[in-house]
Parts: sequence; structure tokens; C-alpha cells
Amino acid sequence: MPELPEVETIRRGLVRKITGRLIVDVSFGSRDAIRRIINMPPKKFLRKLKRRKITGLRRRGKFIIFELESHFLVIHLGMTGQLTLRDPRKNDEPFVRHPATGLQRTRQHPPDRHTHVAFFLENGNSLLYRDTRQFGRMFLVRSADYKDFFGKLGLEPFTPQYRLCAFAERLKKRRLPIKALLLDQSFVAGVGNIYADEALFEAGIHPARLACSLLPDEQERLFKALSLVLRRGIRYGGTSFRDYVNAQGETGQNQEDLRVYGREGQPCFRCGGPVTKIMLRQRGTHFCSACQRPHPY
DNA sequence: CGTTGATCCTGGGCGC
DNA sequence: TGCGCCCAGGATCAAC
Repeated sequence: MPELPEVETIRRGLVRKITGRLIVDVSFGSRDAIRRIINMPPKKFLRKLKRRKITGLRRRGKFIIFELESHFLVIHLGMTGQLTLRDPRKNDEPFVRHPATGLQRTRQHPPDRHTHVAFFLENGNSLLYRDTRQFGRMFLVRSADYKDFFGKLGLEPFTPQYRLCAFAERLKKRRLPIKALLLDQSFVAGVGNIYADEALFEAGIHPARLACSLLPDEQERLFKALSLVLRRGIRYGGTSFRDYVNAQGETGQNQEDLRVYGREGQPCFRCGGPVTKIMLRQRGTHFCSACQRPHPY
């Protein structure tokens, strides 16, 4: 589910509301789900979090990172993870799936069978972690281990380290389809299936091209396309295809602005030809077969 | 070493 | 209505 723009949108929606707050309690859902999601016994997790103050909120790739006093709580939302705030003074609304779009409409909701962790804050609000498919993970990382934890993660877009020369150098070493490389978090952090397809379309590059075969101007177009589509995703509050909601429980708007993802058979915005969908490494892959040629010559 | 495909889950949608 | 199958914003890991 959530790629860099979605995680960043959640972060921005939470940062003012939880920074400086104390975690007074943590409650858990079903045992089996908790064992998968948290990297330690729940009692230990609770002991380490109780009475801790949240001093800040960061993001690295698709990870959202809660700064505590001696630790970081690192959360990866997997495919269907949701982090939402619940204010007991406001009314709850049930999850409602829109019959036509399939999108969920909700503001805040009470915990249900997919709500696996609730963090209770001293101001009465709670932060709910809900995850239908249970692919998300939470880690408590000691401050000293922080760098190590993210050691293998790749270039971070929108930072000074995200530079064309580093990008091109990494590209040249890899002999696999460029789409597959874009999904590899040790290359560029934060890119997932939607934004990989969107960036390749913007750059006019066929998803099955071998990464090492990209010509210099293609490398540069892809480098720029990635930051373009990610920035656009953030500006529109993320892409809601199914489960993604922001910290307030609202869907994003970026699905209205996608060029190829989810548009199979519909006209390419550039040439008018039909958008093609193929399976590449078990992932749905959308592109325009006229604008994104399999061979550059 | 690098690359690949199976696997972990639940649920929605489709064909029969 | 129901069943079986395929698909879904992801990442890990055994096997080549």
C-alpha cells in the first residue's frame, strides 16, 4: 500500500498532533497478528513504550519513525497498514466502502478486528494501527542502532544524497528489469508499484529494459521523473486505490492524477494509444507500448 | 555475489 | 448463493 508519498502524508498529518505527547498505554489485538507485526513480546513492547514521550516524527523511505527519548519506534505499513488518530471527543464513523470506486470513506473509527495496536496518549487521543493483510511491521530500535537499522536502504529522494551521479552509478551495476530495480529499496528508498510505473511512463522507458542498458539521457529522465511523481503524490495527499487513508482517515487524491497505473486499456495521455498491463515479476505493470519502447534505438 | 519465484495474510471481484 | 481462482500500494528468503 503506502509508498513514500502516502507515508509522508501520514507523517505530516500526525506530526503536530503527537509531538510532545506521552504514550500512557498500549493495547493489542489478536495474538497471532501481534506476533507477526511486533519484533518482541507485547509485554516487553508495552514496558519500553509506557511513559515515553514522542519527541518527533521522521520518515525514511516507506518507514515512519517515532522519535522517543532513548529509542525509535519504526513502523512499516506493508500493503494495507493504516495509522490514524482517534479523538474520543469526536464521533466515530464506521468503515464504508464506496460502491463504485471501492474506496473507504471514514473519518475516525473505533478499533475493529483488524486494529492490532492502539497507542494511548496522555491527552486522551489514541493512535490506531490497523492492517488487514498483516504485512506491516513495527520495530523498537535503540538510538545507537539507528544508523545500522537503515544501513542497506537506498537513496532518499528530496535529500542532498539524491544525486544523478550516484543514481547512474548504481544503475550501471544492475542487470535486471528497471521496474524490478525501482522496487528494490536498496536502490532508491520509498518507490513502490504505483510510482515505479508512473516514473517509467514520465521518463518514456519500457519497464522490462535492463537497468544497466539505460543511456545517459534515459538515466537522467528517470532520475527526474522519480522526484516528479513522488512530489506530485505528496501534493495530492497520496494515492488511494483501496485501503490507504491518511492520519485523519481520509483518502488521498492522487489516484485522479495517475497516467498509467490502473488505466489498462484507457488512452495514453501522451499518444492516445491504449495503456498496456503486463505481469513483471508477479507485479502488475502498466505502461504505454508506443511511448515506452522495449529498445531505445 | 546477483537475480528469481514462492511465501506470508485477508478480502474483493469475477466466472461458473 | 457458493465455490474456486486471481489479484492487491510489500519484502524476505531459499534456490539457482
